[in-house]
Amino acid sequence: MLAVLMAPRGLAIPDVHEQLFQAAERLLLREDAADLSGRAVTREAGLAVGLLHNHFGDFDSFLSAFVLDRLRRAAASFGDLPSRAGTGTVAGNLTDAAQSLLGPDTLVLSRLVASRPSVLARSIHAHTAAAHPRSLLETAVFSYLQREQQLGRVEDDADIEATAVALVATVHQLLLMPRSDEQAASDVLLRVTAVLVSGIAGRSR
Amino acid sequence: MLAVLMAPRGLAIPDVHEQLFQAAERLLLREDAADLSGRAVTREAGLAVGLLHNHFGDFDSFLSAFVLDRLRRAAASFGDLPSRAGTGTVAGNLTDAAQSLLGPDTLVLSRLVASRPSVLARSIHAHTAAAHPRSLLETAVFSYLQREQQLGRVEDDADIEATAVALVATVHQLLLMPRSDEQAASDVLLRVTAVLVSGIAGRSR
Amino acid sequence: MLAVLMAPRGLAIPDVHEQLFQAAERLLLREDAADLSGRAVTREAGLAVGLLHNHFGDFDSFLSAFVLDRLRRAAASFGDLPSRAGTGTVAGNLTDAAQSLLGPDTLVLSRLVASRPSVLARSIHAHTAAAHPRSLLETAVFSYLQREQQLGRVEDDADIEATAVALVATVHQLLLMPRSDEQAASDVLLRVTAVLVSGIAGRSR
Amino acid sequence: MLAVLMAPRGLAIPDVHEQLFQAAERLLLREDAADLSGRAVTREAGLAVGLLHNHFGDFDSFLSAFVLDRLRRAAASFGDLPSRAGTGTVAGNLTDAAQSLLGPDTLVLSRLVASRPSVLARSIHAHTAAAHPRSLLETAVFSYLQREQQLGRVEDDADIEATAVALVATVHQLLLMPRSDEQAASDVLLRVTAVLVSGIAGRSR
DNA sequence: ACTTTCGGGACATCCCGTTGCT
DNA sequence: AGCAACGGGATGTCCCGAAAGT
Repeated sequence: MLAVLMAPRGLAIPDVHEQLFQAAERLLLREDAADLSGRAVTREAGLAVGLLHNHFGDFDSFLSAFVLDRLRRAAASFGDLPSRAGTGTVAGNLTDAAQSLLGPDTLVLSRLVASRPSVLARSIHAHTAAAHPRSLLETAVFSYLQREQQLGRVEDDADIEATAVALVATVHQLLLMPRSDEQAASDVLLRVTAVLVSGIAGRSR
Repeated sequence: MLAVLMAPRGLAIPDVHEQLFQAAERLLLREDAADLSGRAVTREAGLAVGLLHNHFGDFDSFLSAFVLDRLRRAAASFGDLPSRAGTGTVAGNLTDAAQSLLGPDTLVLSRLVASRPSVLARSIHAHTAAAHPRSLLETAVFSYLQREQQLGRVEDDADIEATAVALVATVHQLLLMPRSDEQAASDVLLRVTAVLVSGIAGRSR
Repeated sequence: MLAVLMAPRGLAIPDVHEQLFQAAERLLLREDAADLSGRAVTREAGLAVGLLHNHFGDFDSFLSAFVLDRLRRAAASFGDLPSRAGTGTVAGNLTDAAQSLLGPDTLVLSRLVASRPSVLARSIHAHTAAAHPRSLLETAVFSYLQREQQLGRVEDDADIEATAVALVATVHQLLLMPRSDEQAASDVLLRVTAVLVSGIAGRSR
Repeated sequence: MLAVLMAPRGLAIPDVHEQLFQAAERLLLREDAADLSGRAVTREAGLAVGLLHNHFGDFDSFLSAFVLDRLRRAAASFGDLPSRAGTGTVAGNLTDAAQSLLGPDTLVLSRLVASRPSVLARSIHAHTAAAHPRSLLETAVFSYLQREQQLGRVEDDADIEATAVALVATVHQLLLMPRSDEQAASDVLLRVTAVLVSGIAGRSR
């Protein structure tokens, strides 16, 4: 075979990790999570098969790294929720935060975790202190609500932990099982937030 | 090969469908949804590989039939919720119903659907009456809350649809991403229900 | 399952052999000989799978029986060639006989024999004195030419055996590898016969 | 499994195509064409099953490539026939050329094409230059006879096209349906050539 | 460092011959 | 006698991890 016909070799590819991550993301959005394979990822990325193993060791490790990366991203855009305590309205802040999760990042995470719990449990446990990806989001909501409680905008005896759980769960579920009407997801989320807030909000609402 | 060592042939196996379904269920509870395969199912069931294809044509059809069957079962055990309107307490009825979903049937469905959305699409397409699995449960909760509204135990202006969505979503999410402490799932569900009810319940609570 | 919904059982099906033979014939004309299977035959015939084995024991025996049957048919329409010696013209008689072979029967036989020589060698050897299906046709041509030789319409020193071989071979080959122009097959056969006859015909031609 | 027991991996195997082709050739000579499978080929070649699909994509493409390769080879050894016009004797040249086809290459091609006509169709479609395998050989004979005609060693009104068809057909048929006595094939071919030549040869024979 | 290739294994599908039920 | 079902095996295809080459 003529060398001139072959793809260049030995050339450092910039951002291999991110290229592979994005390929995996596209696949998870387009096809079933069960069909996700290392082969499919490299093919989608237009890279050589060996690359994935060179960079991540094996496919499972790739998936862990992928989940951790996307989790970090989701947490970053969600992390400033606690700092918004006292500003705007409780319902508004929660809705904004929840809406920000209705993107592909979180959907991909949900599908992956549901499809391969064992792989991700192992790797997440190994690489980070965060016990579970969901708890990361719940914790942010919980922290926020705690501050609001201190500010008196949430009743003292409100079960803010349960509220956080319900809110995050609803977001995830809306992602996993999309409604026929896409627009509706946003509306439903807004209304669920309202119901939850009405159950915990202080008299000053 | 000695005939005496071989399993009898031509003998109709009773309840092949249910045997295969239960095997799939065990696998989905024990291992990753991504690892579910036709061979794994027949191996778990202790049956010949060809059996699955003899009865269902192909693996996708098997998964479809499996989803429909388990869906029907879940709906059956959930369908009497509306008839309980006016009895007990609103929170109690909702909690009971939600708890009844915390079983293997629903867990298996959630994992499978999250891992292979296309299977769900096929199931719905094949059996339109089933509509969407989520809406089936949500509808039951909604119907129940509607009756309670008519009875005055739920406020007239309460957003009962959003409440139903949040409740079902939380159940599903608790199943998909189990907490470290299993006992906690039940407690969390109870508390989430309480929060939701506190947001919608009439003054007579 | 309700008995009334099932196909009648225990009812003797008339001409099962011929039904299966015709199904096999259709398949061999339509698809590759390598794809011929007992399953495909019964499916094409619209009969139960077990039927083939009930009647023929196994698939190989079915193929033998099929070949023998079609061979008998081809021989019947070819067998009267010797009796036509002395009538018409030599070239005309040979051409007529050759043309009669340009039908599906012979094509099917050729494909089958080429595809599974061992199976047919075994079965033919077991069931008939005819050493080889081809020789059956060659013998007819040879017998005819012998009579014409006695009648003086074919030269005494002509190699009528080689002529028979060439004629039958050409027919078979035209069947196996059809020309783009179907009409041409007939013409080519006619011209080949002419060439062969010109090489052996007596001066009285 | 011990690494030392395993065959080296990642080591490029030289001439994989030819190794697989030869394995297929051996199988077609030894067993029924209907039993030819990708696994059988790699097993016979002593290579991994995946190799065939790595190099050819799928089994049909492999067969296609195989046919084209062997066809080219047969044509190469047959192509110099026209250049022999005017030398030796017409019968001798034709016989020599025909005999050269009585080898494994042509036999294998005949069996394969008779067993799987669709493969041939695909080969032709993929490499239009190859036209039809039969016509390739027939064309060589025809060209040769044309030259002999110009040299006066073949009668001007001889049907040299039909002669070419009959000659090639006989060779193919002798290969496909071998006579009990192998030695006889050569003799029969020689005699058939003689008959054909006697029908077309010029007076100077 | 990136690419290609290899080996072995797994999966979905299909096939054959047998066996029990009707 | 005919039908449906079963068991085991084979086939085409694909995948993963490893080990070369460039």
